[in-house]
Amino acid sequence: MPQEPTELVRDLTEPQRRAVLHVDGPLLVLAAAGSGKTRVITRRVARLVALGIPGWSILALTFTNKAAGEMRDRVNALLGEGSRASRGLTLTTFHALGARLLRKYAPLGAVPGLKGDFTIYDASDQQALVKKVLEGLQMSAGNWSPRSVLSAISAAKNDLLDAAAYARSAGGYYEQQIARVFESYERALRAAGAVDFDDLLVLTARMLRTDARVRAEVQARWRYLLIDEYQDTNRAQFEIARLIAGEGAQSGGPALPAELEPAGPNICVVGDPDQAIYGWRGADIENILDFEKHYPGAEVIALGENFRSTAPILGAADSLIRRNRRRKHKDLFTSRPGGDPVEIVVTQDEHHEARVVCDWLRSHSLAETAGGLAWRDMAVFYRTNALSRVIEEQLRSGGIPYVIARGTAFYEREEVRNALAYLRVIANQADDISLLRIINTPARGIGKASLDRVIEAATARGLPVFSLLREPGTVKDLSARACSAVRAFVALIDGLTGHGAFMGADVPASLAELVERAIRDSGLEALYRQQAGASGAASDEDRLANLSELVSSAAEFEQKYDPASDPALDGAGASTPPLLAMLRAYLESVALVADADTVDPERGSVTLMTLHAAKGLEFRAVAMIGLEEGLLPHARSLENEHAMEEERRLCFVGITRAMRRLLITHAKYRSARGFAERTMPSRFLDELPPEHCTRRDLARDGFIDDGPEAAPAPSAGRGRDSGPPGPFPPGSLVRHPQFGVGKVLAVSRGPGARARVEFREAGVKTLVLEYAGLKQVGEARGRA
DNA sequence: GTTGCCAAGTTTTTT
DNA sequence: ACTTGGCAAC
Repeated sequence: MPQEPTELVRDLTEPQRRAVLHVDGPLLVLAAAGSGKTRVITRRVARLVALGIPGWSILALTFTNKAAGEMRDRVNALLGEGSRASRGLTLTTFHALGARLLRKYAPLGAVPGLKGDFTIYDASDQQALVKKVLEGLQMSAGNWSPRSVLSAISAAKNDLLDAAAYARSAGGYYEQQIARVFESYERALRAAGAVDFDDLLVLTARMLRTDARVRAEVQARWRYLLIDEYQDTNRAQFEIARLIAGEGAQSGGPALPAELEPAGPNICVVGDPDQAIYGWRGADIENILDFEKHYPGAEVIALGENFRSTAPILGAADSLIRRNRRRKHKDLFTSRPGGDPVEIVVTQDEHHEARVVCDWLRSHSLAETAGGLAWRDMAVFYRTNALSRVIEEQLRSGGIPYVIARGTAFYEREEVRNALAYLRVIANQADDISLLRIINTPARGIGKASLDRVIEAATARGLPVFSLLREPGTVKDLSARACSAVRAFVALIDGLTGHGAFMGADVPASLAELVERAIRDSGLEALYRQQAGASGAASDEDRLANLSELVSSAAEFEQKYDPASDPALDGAGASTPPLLAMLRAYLESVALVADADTVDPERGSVTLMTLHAAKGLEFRAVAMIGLEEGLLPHARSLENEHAMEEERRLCFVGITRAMRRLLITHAKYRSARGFAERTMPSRFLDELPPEHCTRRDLARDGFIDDGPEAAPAPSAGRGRDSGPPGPFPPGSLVRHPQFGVGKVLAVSRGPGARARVEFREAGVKTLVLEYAGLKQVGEARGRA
């Protein structure tokens, strides 16, 4: 039997309890950081189920797959082992929900021009497609950077404008040109049987709006809707939520007694305006601020008490976020006294910063101190992914286990992308972008010239490239050699699919086998094996290892895959061969991984991630690096007050992830694009309360602050464990007896230390400090 | 057709 | 620094 509802609220605060006990009608939970939000939503879902509401009528939308999985685990734990009641709960992300609804309803014609077997294009696929489109329109990729074109298209989509609507609203020449690309891009996507990430939301919203039958079906099924991180929803997501929530249990009949009057849609949203950090991708904070306007009669519950962080950490967070002007003030409070101050440390450069962070992590580890922390309790946050590298190197050399939360990193590797491209062609032969990626990888005699002829023929006839490959004889001027190479390629694909039947003695029977065969039969394996053998380079060994890891991931997916819950196999899709359906589901799951999905607390490692990926997580000890003007706040936000406030919220999110200890660092010099530059401390550092922070300056380049004549400052003591630093910090000017004046690019440390110096006349040289006879000249201004 | 080298541009954050 | 695209040599 399900647990008594009273069990579910016993240990909660009053507002938490109210939120958990709410059943019907709209509910807004304003959950401050660390206020037990996850607890509240999982309890509420468990309670709905305990009340007898069937699991299949509950839809919960989270920001990442991982959050969805955790929620499922916690709900199951609350309802007791083996509870059947939670079965059928739909716990997923907006994007995965969109994919699922489109797979189910597109085959029924609910989305014009889209079939159910679509491929999901990621950013680099989109880029490749836009380049192709620009070429087709004779617009040079030089003047029209695919990047900016795509961001304009994405912004339009997030605003629910389709190509035609965008074209109508396009004002100037630039926008009109973008509109042309937009239209052509959409056509190319559909022709390739593909959707981009934005489409997963936009097409879903449009389908729900225009197709009354789909809308009715969805509304009839999901009677209870819950949305987490609502402050980060965009227009399309708002629309999807609104359309699924419907009007509530409207009777449509004669007036009912007040107590039976429908309470409105059963939509519960949870979020915190102070943690809105996705404005740049169209998220609209107004969605949460205006919730009561959109859903009249909504109950509003504020969770303010913080159960996560110590008072100094919370004090720092509060003092920072108060600086935002566009904000409804709310008090953050904790009843837990004590706690160590927030440590703010200035380091010499990013390498020094990395050492300080590693030392700090180690000093808190279980091995070092009684009552210390496990590695998995610690995390390092940074504003941009590029900052992770130096930290990684230091952690690796220091023997500290770590994982990087970058969900797509594995799937972005060249060899993995190639293997996936084969699978995508198998799953959808209209997918030109994937086809062009692998048709001559490894080289099989279909070179650029031949390919251009095939593409030309395909374009002329308005057909996918693959269909031309099936009759190479009809392609004008295609050499006999190329023809036979093309036939061999088609035979390769047909061999893997059993000519589309996915059946037969010579055809793979399982997904893992299909992936393995694709890698082997295509020659990818041989390609990397040959390279690995020839050069002996470790990276090519890695590539082979990554390919076999891909096979394992397919095998793992296969274990968990349940055809009964595959929306693509409903109704119109029922005749799809099971292996093909599984392959498509696998490719979809690969396309929709989030960075945070890779966070695995079981692995016993320090977690490295961007501040964005950190949202929703907590760690006992957190180090935040790179608190510098131009980094956090990011350079792209300096001019714009809204963007600046979002940066501040991002910093706030980082601080509030920390439960017990927080280290914030700023490097005095940091190299970007190969040049070390002097930095400025982040303005956010000035906004932290002195009474809750300790500040230490471990940088030691006194001669720069004090002029070229002054001696270097004395040793900084702590944090330098690998010998004396190079005496010339990156960025400084030096004189070499032979090469003259140059700018120091990088310095290595320890015995035999070298410096890379860019000389005005002689170019870049690497010099051993001991012998080079370099003399300090002064601080560089700009480039040498 | 294939391979390897050089030049240029390049970066925020993510589903 | 690091990738990507173009071009020349094989």
